[in-house]
Amino acid sequence: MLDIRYIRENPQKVQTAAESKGYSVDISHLLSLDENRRELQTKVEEVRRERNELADGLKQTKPTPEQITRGKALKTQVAEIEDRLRVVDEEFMTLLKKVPNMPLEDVPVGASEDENVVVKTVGELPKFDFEPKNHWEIGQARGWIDKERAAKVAGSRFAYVMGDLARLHFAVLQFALDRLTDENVLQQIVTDNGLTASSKPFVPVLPPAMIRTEVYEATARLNGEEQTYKLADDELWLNASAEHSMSPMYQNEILDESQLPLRYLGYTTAFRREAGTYGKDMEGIFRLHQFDKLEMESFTAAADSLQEHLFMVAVQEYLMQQLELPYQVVMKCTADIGGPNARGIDIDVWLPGQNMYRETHTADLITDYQTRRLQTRVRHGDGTIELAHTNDATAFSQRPLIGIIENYQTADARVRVPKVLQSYLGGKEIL
RNA sequence: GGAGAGGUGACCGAGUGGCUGAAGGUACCGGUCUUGAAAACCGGCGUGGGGCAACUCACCGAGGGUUCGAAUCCCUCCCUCUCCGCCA
Repeated sequence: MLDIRYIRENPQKVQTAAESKGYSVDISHLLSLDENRRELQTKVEEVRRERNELADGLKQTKPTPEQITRGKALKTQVAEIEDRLRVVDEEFMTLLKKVPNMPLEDVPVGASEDENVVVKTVGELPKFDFEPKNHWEIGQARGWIDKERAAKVAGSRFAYVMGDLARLHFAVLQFALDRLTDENVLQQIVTDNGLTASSKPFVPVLPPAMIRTEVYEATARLNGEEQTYKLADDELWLNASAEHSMSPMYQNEILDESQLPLRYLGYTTAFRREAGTYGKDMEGIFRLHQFDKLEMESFTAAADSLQEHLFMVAVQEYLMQQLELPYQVVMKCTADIGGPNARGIDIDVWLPGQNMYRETHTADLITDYQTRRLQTRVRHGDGTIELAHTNDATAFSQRPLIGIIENYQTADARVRVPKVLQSYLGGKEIL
């Protein structure tokens, strides 16, 4: 959530920013609740103070009946004001949580994803002397993707990913794991992109794939049962990304500046209801209820978070370049970055079978929007404490497999293996 | 799942219903001493909210309750540990 003090000082700015993101929040109402809440808080504190003073005076002596009566009256009064405060505070918090993060200055203002801006196109589009196929046509022909049987077992939007495609999946993950834990590689990425970010390697993590309600809510990533799977008998949700179980790792903790940045490379299965996408991307493995993803998550000091964000995008580009996949870098507009984001970048791979670029990666700069509720803070060398900043970004999901299948396909529905992956597939050059 | 023991500040750890936001120790910071360091000694050292400030309020796993007054008593939940069971 946003800092109420910031909202107090910049009400119009916040109102405008929220609207540019497509959120309707009433900032002036929020501020009047805030005022109301502070008034009640001052009041309740005054009465509590009286109560405390009375109690303090009674430490050694037995209370007189008058003092007990007075104490009882104060107690009732405290409870009464507290009740009023609770009501106001609840409404206040509900509204405050709805206020989205402020987008950075360079985020294009737009009303829908159509106004996202392509900032960069990299790689030669492949040329074929035959009509290129979709990944699902190849997948089906090769026995790599079986959605009929998956539907029988689990319903629509599930798949059996099998054979060489399953192997390729692990090859891609292993490749990313190797590179992102190698400080030399990261240093090279930092240098090549003129960044000042740290070259500290990522720590690989297998995080929990389930998250408690309270914690999930605090990450500002829980979109309700509409979008997220909830376990019926427990206060637990299936995570929709490893980010969701990694960002709350340091809830209620104060990190020492010297530990930063904390960089994690988490792997979990992600579960998504994909509500509101009926009929969209029904073929193949592009949009499933369940997929596996390797995700970057980092905690930095506030001053370093933008560099960290740019670094993560650079890492994503590096990975795509290593796989020799043509891609574009998209700067998402205000309407598309999402509530918690200050800035969001997508990387889209070229898919010759669909004749278009499709999203494979996202990089999110969250600033202190998550950590304010999570209370993840940083203690600086001089003793000052501030909220930590979080960044998250895709390393590899299953979607890059689609890019490999479609870009590396041959006329007989075989798939050449990107050079950097061959050693992970027993030296095979073609599948 | 069954039985038991616990959750106190960065860490260890004391805490009889009021004198405890919390003893004592460690760590850390500053100082004295020392050629330097160690040791010793002195001082300082939680977080968050409100207020221009003085100051004040809250927080001893979380949430309720009892009481004039709760870290301390009661209830619910969460978590950790030990033993048993089950399991990859």
